[in-house]
Amino acid sequence: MKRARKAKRSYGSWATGKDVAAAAKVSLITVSRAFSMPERLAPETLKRVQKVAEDLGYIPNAVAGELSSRRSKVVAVVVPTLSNSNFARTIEGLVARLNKDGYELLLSSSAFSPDREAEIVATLLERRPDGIVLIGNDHSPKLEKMVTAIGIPVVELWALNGPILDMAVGFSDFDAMRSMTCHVLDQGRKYVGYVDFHTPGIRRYEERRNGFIAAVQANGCPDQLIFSSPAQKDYESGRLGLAALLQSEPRLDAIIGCTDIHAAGAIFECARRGIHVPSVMSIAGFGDFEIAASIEPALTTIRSPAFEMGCHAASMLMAKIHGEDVSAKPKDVGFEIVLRDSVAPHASAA
Amino acid sequence: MKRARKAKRSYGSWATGKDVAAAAKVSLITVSRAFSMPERLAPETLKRVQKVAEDLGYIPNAVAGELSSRRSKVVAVVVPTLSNSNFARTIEGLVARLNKDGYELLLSSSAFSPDREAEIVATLLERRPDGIVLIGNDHSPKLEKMVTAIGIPVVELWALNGPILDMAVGFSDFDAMRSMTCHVLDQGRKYVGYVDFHTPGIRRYEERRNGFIAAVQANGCPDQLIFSSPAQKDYESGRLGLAALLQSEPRLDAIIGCTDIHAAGAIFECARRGIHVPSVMSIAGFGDFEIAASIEPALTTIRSPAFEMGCHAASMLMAKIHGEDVSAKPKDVGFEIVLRDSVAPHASAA
DNA sequence: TTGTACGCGTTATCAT
DNA sequence: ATGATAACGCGTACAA
Repeated sequence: MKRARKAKRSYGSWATGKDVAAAAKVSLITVSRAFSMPERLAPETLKRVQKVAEDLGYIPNAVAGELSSRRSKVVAVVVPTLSNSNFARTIEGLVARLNKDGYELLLSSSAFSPDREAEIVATLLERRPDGIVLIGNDHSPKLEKMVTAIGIPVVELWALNGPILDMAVGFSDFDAMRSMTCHVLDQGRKYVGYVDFHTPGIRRYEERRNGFIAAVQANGCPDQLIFSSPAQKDYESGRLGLAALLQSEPRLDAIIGCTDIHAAGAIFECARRGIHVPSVMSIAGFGDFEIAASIEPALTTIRSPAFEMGCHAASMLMAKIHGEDVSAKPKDVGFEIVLRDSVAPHASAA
Repeated sequence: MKRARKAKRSYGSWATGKDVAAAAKVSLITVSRAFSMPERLAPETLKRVQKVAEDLGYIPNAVAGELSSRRSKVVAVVVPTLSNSNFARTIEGLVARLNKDGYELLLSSSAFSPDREAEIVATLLERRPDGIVLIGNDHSPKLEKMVTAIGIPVVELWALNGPILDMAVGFSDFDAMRSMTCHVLDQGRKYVGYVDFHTPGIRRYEERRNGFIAAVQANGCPDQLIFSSPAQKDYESGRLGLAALLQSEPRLDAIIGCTDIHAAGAIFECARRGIHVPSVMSIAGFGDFEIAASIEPALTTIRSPAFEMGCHAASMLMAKIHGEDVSAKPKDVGFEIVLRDSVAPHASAA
């Protein structure tokens, strides 16, 4: 006995494939094929179905399709934050590449909390994404257990060293920051300060800091000039960092920010105090954000291919999803130092 | 006759509710209830089911749930961009409020193209979201036809004037920019330039510009000092804008940016040229981005409750989705002028 | 408090 | 080139 449902609930008014099939006088499966493999229909039939679908405002129900096909064509992405970062660029790269294969993005941000990240992933997994993209490799054990148990493809971005869950794309934060620090030291700077990220325990920021420390130590320079702000505000951290470091070391002659935003904050504080950049105080950043090229003086910084990282991640996911063998070795996309105007020799040495 | 499927396709290895039911020796529906209405199960049963689910790594399949219940608990959001904007804050507000009701976000960006926006919405609709959030009210007819035909709840943000599809939350860009311009004029500025957005035809930027024009005209000041950059780079537009406006009007004594980023670019260019801000050149922004408080000099700007707009939007959606009557009148969240250091009287008048 | 039967809208499989 | 039928995994309605 068939029991009729009371009524449709708030689901808007959607035409179904069945409606289209009836109106076009074809079977349901033909409607399905008109959208998924149009080339396999007779041109006549295809045209008729398309017209009817158009007239009825038919929009295929991907939810039903997913359930049936067990492929969601969705990739879940969790980033620490979207503001003041290059993750937005990376996501654009992901989207660009993913859209080519008809995939979409389910996006969330974790506010740098591994626990929150795990929660989010758990929730996103309910939507049965075909793959997952994470930033970095600082994850909670719960998350690692989940994704490995399920065996879903995972790409970790901005992560090269440390344990990899599945696939990874990144570059060496350590090498990059060491190179930058060496460049600053090469300009004759001796008392180099470092403005660190506000959230401890994130591997890529620790690597940057260690790269800085390695470089100053190798050059016999002080390695204690590190400022770490508790604030969430990165520009403000840069300002506070300059102030604090200058107080603890009046001979301070350079500042390196763990991001361009921190460096920009330091430049602002120098402007306020009338400290000339770069001759008196040299300042370097990390990331080559848009502000780096425009700020006065233009910021010497590290550029990494953020957009390309997203593309690579997408390609690796696509490959793995389609059953290809993907190298387990993390992909190193490298970095480059962008020389601009904020780092220079001392005025007297110029 | 039952035909067995060949094998499960690439879907990872997921436990189903059936698996849990069997292992816990209850019926399938009991497993379902353990997750959706745990309070209606006997504590004993609940605990047993939960333990089994945990052991099996069971993650409910929301896709199946959506299909069955016809409620996706997903809200689709399309923004013009995520970089250099306050939309990120608005989205955080949305997420915060939405998560309270167990809703999630499906996010895409349109790069300020109404056609692209319509395409994106069409694709997102395939996932049967319960509601839609859009930025502004510059939409393609195709989009408008789609959403009204379906009758899905829609909220337009950062939009108060102009035609509303369904619901709206915003403030008056015209009033805000007129107020800001008046404030600048009140400081004795006569030759006020305006750096406009690079993408024409967006109502809220047109309103801002019109607010500027209305104010300068009412004060008998020149209304032609408007620079519009073709570039996508907002900082750079600010720099170029200052240069161009200064060339066409050497007496230029103030610049207003259509966003804080444009204003910051103008400040950078002043720094490069040795033009003092604010005494020689006063500069005002719009948006109260994080940089506004940190840049030197700190930027006088317009603050609008970006985060709260997201919350409001979410609340309105929730209400409408749950069948409540929602006022058709757009919600005005207002704005305020944030007085900082980048706008001041002329040095001689000080 | 728990269970049974059915259907959500689509695609996979097999058949013509 | 097109069709018939059976899943996909869950929630709803109703029953016990």
